Amino acid sequence: MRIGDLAAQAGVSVRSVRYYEEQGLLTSVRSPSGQRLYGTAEVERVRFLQRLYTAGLSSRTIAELLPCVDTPSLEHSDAALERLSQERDRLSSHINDLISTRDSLDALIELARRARAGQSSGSSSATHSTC
Amino acid sequence: MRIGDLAAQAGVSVRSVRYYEEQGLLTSVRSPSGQRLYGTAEVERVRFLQRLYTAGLSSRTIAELLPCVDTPSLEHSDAALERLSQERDRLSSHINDLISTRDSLDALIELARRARAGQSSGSSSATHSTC
DNA sequence: GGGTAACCTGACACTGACGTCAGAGGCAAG
DNA sequence: CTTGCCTCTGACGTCAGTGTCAGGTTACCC
Repeated sequence: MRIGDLAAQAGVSVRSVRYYEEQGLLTSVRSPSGQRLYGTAEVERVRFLQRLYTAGLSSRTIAELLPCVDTPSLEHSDAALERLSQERDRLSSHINDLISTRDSLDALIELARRARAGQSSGSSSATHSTC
Repeated sequence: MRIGDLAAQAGVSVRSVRYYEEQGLLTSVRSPSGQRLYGTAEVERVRFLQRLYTAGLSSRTIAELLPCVDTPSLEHSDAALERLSQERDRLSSHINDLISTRDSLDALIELARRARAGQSSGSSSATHSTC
């Protein structure tokens, strides 16, 4: 499987795949002519990388975690576990932040709904709003 | 209250406060000499802005929402509500993404724990790990 | 063999929320 | 009046993940 196929199946750009490899997050076998070749497992790998990115992890952090994920041996496991847990907790508290922000938005929406319901001076169709 | 106090109380940098004003997210009264002056209410405002930023909203998006938040009048409310709800939903689905990513991390952690428990060849203290 | 689509490396551009520095002015205290 | 800290504007730097372009090679189909 070549880079274009991998990118398409994982739903990312070719550029991104090269970048992941550049950052040491993804490995490829090279064809005699130098083209990158991947197995089907790499599709999941790339999807997983994407999820870590959207979770706010940086390339460097991911790079630190991945060797431990790939080979969960005794060599790695102790510090790896700590690192993983640490990132998990960071993510968890971030999730809580977002939830409370969502609550704020909900409150605002509710407020706006009431403002519209209560003080209805004109008709119910508010036109040409710039918001 | 001058900009330094506001920044300190809201827990952001002076630079950020100026940036928020530049983006139209915050207004200030100017002293005769041109210095920015704020009321105590602005502290909460800045904190709220921070929350929206960490929720992944851009300055532009926030700028579009704020006028509606500030004056929840009939003029704004219709499109404002839609915009707010839209961002709320985006945030909500993002939260779900993060939660599922957290689940993945949990699974990895569990996996690593089992790997350590099962195949314990050496002693239980894994030293000098580079992870 | 020729055309076209995909691939390679390398490098620069961009976006967004700031950091940071320069040069100038404001303001309370000694 | 001076010292020291805060503030002003304006501009450039940063970081990270990608887009994009240039110039060249490779793979596949007719």
